[in-house]
Amino acid sequence: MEQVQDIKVAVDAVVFGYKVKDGISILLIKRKIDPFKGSWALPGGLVKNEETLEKAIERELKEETGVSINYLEQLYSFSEVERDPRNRVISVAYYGLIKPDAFQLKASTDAVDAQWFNIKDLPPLAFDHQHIVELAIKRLRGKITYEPIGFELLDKKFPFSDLEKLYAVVLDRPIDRRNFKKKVLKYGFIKETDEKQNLSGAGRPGFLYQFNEEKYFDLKRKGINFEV
Amino acid sequence: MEQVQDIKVAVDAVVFGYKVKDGISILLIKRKIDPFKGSWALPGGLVKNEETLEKAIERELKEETGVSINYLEQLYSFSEVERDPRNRVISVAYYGLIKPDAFQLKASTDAVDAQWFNIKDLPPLAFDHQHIVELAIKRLRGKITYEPIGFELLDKKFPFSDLEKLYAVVLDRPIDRRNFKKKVLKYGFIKETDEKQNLSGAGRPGFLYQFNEEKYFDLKRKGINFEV
DNA sequence: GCAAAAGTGTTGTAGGTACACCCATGC
DNA sequence: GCATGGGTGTACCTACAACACTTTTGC
Repeated sequence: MEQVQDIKVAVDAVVFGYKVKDGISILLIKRKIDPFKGSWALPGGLVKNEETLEKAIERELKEETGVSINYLEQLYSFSEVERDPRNRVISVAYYGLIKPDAFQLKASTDAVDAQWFNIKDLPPLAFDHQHIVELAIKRLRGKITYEPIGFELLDKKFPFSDLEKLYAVVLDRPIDRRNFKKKVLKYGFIKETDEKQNLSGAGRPGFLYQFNEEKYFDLKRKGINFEV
Repeated sequence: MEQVQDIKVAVDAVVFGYKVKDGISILLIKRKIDPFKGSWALPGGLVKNEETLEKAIERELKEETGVSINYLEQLYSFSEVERDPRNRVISVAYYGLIKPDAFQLKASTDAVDAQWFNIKDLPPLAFDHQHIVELAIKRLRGKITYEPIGFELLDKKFPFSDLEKLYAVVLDRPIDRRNFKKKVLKYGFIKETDEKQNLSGAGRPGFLYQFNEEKYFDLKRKGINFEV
């Protein structure tokens, strides 16, 4: 006789944000109920009967943080029996990229506290969320070598150094400015505009660039070999 | 008021087998109950309350086909609301590689019919399994470019051409024997033995090779760039 | 001797890596 | 004039791609 299955399905989101000055951060919420009440955790929650995982993660993210994101990529499904101390819960994790200041976090106004944390300075996380975050970072680092990134993270027009700094901070190592530029321009997924950066502090102002969206998404599909 | 969640969790396995003569096949079972009674489908089933997804997929595979496999890799989680016509079922798909003749399929003796099908000649599949299989093949093709494969698919000792044919059939295009050999030997994950192939038909017998397991798994972890 | 499969080397080319000095601007 | 960040070119070298003839064996 088969026992009735009693497993719940949840989704969790690792949302990466990028600011040129601060580097990569992740969006976390402060739990207001047990278990792990008061701990920081990834936004997420139970999937409803009539929605896909993708719909669920977008809904939860919106509800808990105010962030709308139209493309989250599936990361992995986590199923350790004891990962939630109360019920059996399997969680499907997603990850995505946004510009942190494109959204006003609900943090300030709502009951749930939501906040960006630099990935080099994360608080202790609830459940196995630490593990999920580590995997997401690893995946992001991998992704960068076979797909262009940046479109979702940079301003519409940006100085070349912003892109360069993005790669450096994701890969967590310095990159050679000249070789990087050569390679990026050869792929042609960004193009120079005739505008100049308006200065913020010292230094020679550079030209602004923008993504060639068509080529960018084309290369995302086809894949590139990008070891900078 | 929250509705109670009523979603079931299943696992499905895409098991790839390789024979030098036949190429790549997938292990399928014939369903003996509705829905899709009589159709071919991926082996799999519902996860039990006290097991992880990994345990579940290994158990189901064993039960339904007689195949034991100690390493299956998670592929993707599928959650379309209507993917199972009766209940809401989310399925986590796994994939793995084995030598088809390492196991006697239960097909012949048991009620469930299990059989290998060449990936170029698959029958219509139940549920969204066609879709799952396509994704698995795509993943396998991708995997081959950043990891060595073959250890799980070839005999302990094998002529060099077996490995070459494996790559050719997975990539579905001819590869240059000389360049391929150069590259493989440079990575050093296989080594020549002093034994010679004992002949099966015509042709000059070649030396046998075997995997250098240490280097092989090391390269699997570290990643390689293998565009042959 | 002929069919089948294995073994092997060279050359050209493209791309990657390493590397340092000058320029425009704000203060 | 100095600090800050932007812009740019070359030389070496490695790695990949293309390519064909000879050898060993069975029949």
